[in-house]
Amino acid sequence: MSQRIAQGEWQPGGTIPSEALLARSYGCSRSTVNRALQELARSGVVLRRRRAGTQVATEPVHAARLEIPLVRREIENMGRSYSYELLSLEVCLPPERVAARLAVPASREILRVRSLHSGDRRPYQLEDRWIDVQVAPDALSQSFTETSPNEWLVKNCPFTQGTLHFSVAAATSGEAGHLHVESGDPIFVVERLTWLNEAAITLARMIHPASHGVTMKV
Amino acid sequence: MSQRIAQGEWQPGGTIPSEALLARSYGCSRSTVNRALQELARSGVVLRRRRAGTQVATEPVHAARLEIPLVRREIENMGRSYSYELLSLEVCLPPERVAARLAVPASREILRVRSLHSGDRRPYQLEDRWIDVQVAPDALSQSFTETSPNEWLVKNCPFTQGTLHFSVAAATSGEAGHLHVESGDPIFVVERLTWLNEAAITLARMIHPASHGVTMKV
DNA sequence: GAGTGGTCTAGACCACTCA
DNA sequence: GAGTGGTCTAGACCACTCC
Repeated sequence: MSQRIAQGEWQPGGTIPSEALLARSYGCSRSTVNRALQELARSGVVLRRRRAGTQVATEPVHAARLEIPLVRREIENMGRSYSYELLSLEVCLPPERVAARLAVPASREILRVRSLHSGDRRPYQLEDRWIDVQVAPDALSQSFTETSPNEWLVKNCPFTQGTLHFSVAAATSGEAGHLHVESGDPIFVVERLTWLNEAAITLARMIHPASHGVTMKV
Repeated sequence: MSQRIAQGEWQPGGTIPSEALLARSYGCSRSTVNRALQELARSGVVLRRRRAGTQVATEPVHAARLEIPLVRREIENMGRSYSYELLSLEVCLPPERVAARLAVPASREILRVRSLHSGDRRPYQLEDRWIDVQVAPDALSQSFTETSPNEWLVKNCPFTQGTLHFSVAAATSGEAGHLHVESGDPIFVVERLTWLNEAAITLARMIHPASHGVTMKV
């Protein structure tokens, strides 16, 4: 309905009519106008403030959306057959960097799980994950030999917020071996941090060969 | 309100009560329940189908959100001073790969703009952009010496959909020179394709030094 | 104080889809 | 056919913020 608004009918920076006026001129109810304008506000086309009204954004901040399936599904959706291998599992003291990201004392023992996800037997993702067993105690009873930590956590640990960070690095020799690339080759790094309210559940560093990419819709 | 729903009150795969029942048990109106459940559905916690009801997702597909400001704002938000340099501007026939991505005949002339965005004089992003001037004819009258194509497009070309693709590559010698890295070093690649209805407006390849990353909220 | 958007209620009709 | 969610209307009250 209000797509025309953004395409020039009103000037960037200008204030558009109030919900009540729009409702009358479009011949619909205020709720409908409200929903439409809230959608535009969420997509960054428009800024809304009480009393000040609704303004067309001068610098629209667009937002992109990324769907995050299970690694297994990601691979299966590419038409490849999924396989999973547990590399190591231990309870140990985290290095400083990890303790800091999880916001736990460095003296707390954390579960560390390293594993490899492959498609058609070719390495797809190397996962190095830390799980705070004080927040997710059930993780201790898992062997992670058949089900990956990724899959177990998604299905068993609801979370309230999380962050995802993409970056680039050069493969270390250990990483290169697992991913079947050369040491020093560029790799795609995904770091995932997940929280349940105020407590961090898990921190994962997941790396891919350079052929990997991530596509989002805007 | 319905946050408890996802935290175990109902089993994954199970069907939860209908909107009407929930409204009565929570003592609120059906519209309110509807809005709450639609939010849960958008975030992947719940699946909804008419007649079939609302089910708790067994494999929640979470969605992450990324805000995309102007490159200039990105740099300024880091507390660095922004500078911009136009490297080249020409109208030419696109290579096959570009024509295919833009879905235009290879015989159509396209505007190509190469530019560099820096923060505190250190290279931040090298931008190689193709603009279809049949879709955005005003672009032809721009010199792009002061305002970057990124900024001009965001402020002047509304679009209906777009994609964003992140990947990794090794810097070519030309790229390495502009970004002040070594040839072969890993670089962070962002490819952006933007559409106005059925016509592609612009395709951009934007590369960053390896220190760069992208953070999203889940 | 007055006007804006945020959010709720109560009620309605429809589209879909399962039995 | 019946029950579900999708979406709309009309009206209300409130929080905020500018004047």
